[in-house]
Amino acid sequence: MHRHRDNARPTQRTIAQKAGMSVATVSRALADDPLMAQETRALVRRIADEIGYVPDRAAQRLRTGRTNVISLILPPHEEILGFGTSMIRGISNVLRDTPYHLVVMPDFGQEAPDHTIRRIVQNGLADGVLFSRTEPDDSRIKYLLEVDFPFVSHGRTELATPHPFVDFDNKEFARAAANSLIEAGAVKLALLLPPQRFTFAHHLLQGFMQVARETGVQHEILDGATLESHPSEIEAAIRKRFQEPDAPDGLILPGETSGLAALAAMQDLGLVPGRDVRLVVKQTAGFFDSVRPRVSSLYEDIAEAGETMARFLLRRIGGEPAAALQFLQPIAKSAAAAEHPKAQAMSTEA
Amino acid sequence: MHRHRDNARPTQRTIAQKAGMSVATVSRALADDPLMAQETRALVRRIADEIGYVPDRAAQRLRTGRTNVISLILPPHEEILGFGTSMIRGISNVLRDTPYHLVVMPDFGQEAPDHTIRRIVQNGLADGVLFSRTEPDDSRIKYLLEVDFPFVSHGRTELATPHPFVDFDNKEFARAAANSLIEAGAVKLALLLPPQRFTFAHHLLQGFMQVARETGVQHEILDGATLESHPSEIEAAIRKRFQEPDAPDGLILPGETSGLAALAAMQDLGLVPGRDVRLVVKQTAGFFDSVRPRVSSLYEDIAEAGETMARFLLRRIGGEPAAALQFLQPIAKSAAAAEHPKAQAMSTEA
DNA sequence: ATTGTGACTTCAAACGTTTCAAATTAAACT
DNA sequence: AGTTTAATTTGAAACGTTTGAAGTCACAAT
Repeated sequence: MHRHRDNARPTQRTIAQKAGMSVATVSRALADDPLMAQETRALVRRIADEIGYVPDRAAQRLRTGRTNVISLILPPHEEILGFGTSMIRGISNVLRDTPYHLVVMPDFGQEAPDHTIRRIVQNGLADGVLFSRTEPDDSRIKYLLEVDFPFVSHGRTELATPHPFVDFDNKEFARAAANSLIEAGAVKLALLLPPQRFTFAHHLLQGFMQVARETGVQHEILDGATLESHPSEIEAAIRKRFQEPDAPDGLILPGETSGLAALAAMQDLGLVPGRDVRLVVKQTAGFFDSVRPRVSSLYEDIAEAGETMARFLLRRIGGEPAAALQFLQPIAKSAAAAEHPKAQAMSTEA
Repeated sequence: MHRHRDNARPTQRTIAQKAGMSVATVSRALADDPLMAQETRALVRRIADEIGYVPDRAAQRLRTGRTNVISLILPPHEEILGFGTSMIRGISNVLRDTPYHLVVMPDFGQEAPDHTIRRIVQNGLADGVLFSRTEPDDSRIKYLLEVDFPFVSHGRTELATPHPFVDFDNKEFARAAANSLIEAGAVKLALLLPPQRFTFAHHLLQGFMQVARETGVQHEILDGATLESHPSEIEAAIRKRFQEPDAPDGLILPGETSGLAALAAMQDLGLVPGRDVRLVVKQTAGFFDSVRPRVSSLYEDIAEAGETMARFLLRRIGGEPAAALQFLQPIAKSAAAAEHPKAQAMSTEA
């Protein structure tokens, strides 16, 4: 019913006929094979452009085995704050003028954790894969290394074999956050952590503990909720802790949702941020700039991370060794999306 | 270098050899052709499962012309609040147990507005397409109708030919918001609108004006910023208006970012929400529940919209008439993501 | 004994590319 | 004049499916 072979898409045969040459010639010419005469190449290209030829992906894929697809695996619930969308924007920005398409595959965490990735590899659904939220002994990465399938992870592991990754410097974030709290006068720091199993929980903890050791400041890990808990749980956990004696007066929230939740908890307890307690939050979506009371924040640029990941993956597919494709992303200067016109307006008034 | 033909993926030929029959038989059996003997079908299926056969998408696509791809076009800057991610989640949820894959193509607004869609249609990159932010005389939709290519839009048009769509009932949202402000005691309402060119701007306006007419309440459209302006601009516009005489005391914000911006503006002017001025915001990401001071809000469930869009598109591809595939989504009961475990936690404590 | 019938199964071509190996042509050596 | 060499082009097969048309076979009807 919806077949669209009305005005027949032009193929290499169309070109071949028009130019009076063989299909093989056309194919080679389009590939800019240096063995072909310059004139032939030029002629073919001209005709191709003229009649709007564009290669059939299915045929190329069948013949070459390359899919020209990059797969992005999204965890089921990273909807909040547009982690996914920012990353997609970054990736697309790079893939834009390549033959690659971005296929998004959410990982409904039903089956084994590496189920989605195995499917991609075994069914040949992509030439490379991107994913996030690594664990120190990540089973997905072990598998991908084993079968030698190109990938770039967002986050590091503790595996012996080096592999491509892009990771935000969460240790440095925690250090910077802790130090700024101390500078602002806090004497007892608290940190909200992601679930233990993720590598970046350890990095945050390392940075936090390092500052504690260096300065001797009192410190603790927030109990009863993680970075991924529902805001209401985070609120509850914070409320509970701040009603107890000896409550912290400096709080590090490595995410915007948790930042809002913390602020709400404070407000509900009658504590005044900036006086009774100080907060530092990590911004990714960047909307915290219009949250009141003002809270100091540090930025992680997800879109940029996506760009780097995509670039790395293309190079990996091209055969570059893994060890050269690793990037520890520093804390960003300001709100993400610096490339976006709207963000311009912002910097002018800052 | 990265070709993975090590242990050769099983094909229909593998099955054919194992079972001592022809490839054609295998193909037909796998398709459950009723002309094939039951036993044959069963045998083939069994072997296929046994050796883990999975059809080659490229070959199928080349042969049949069907891509088994659904394309989602994302506007360049809907990163904020995860509109994109929610929609992707909804769509994937439906596509999950179909042969379809979701390919995301951001629309870098560089070329003609329907450039991306034309490319998809002309290069045969998908079997159907999804997109958002329709205009009353949407050129993309006119084109798609003309070439009879399956699609579902998020948003309506004013075109004569009926077409599949899913749209949030923004008129009803505006009515409900306005009424709730009046009930809360507001006597002068203001509304922040999206850019005029989008259909849903008109719907919001209609609902707003209708209540104004019905109740005779004073009202105005917020000037100097749109729903899509940068938060800092929205803030500035609101600050400006509320410093002037005759300022509104009821404000409708059809988005979370603008809600935060409005709140910031109020705070900065020393106005107390709930006393000096009342707000209603439209929630999509759902994080406004932890914003203080509390603000009343109404929910739009983007993930659900995505699900419906995907379902509609599949049915459209299957040949159903467009007129049957239209859905006006009502205001949601509560925060989105009702299907998500985390949201459960919330409802138990609400 | 032929013909027909039904119930299956298979042949063979096609989809649009890429690429190996071979062919063609012209120029350049012996 | 014949042979080598280089430069360019091409034939033909292959990738894994699907599908119209044709084939096979057993059995029943004439």
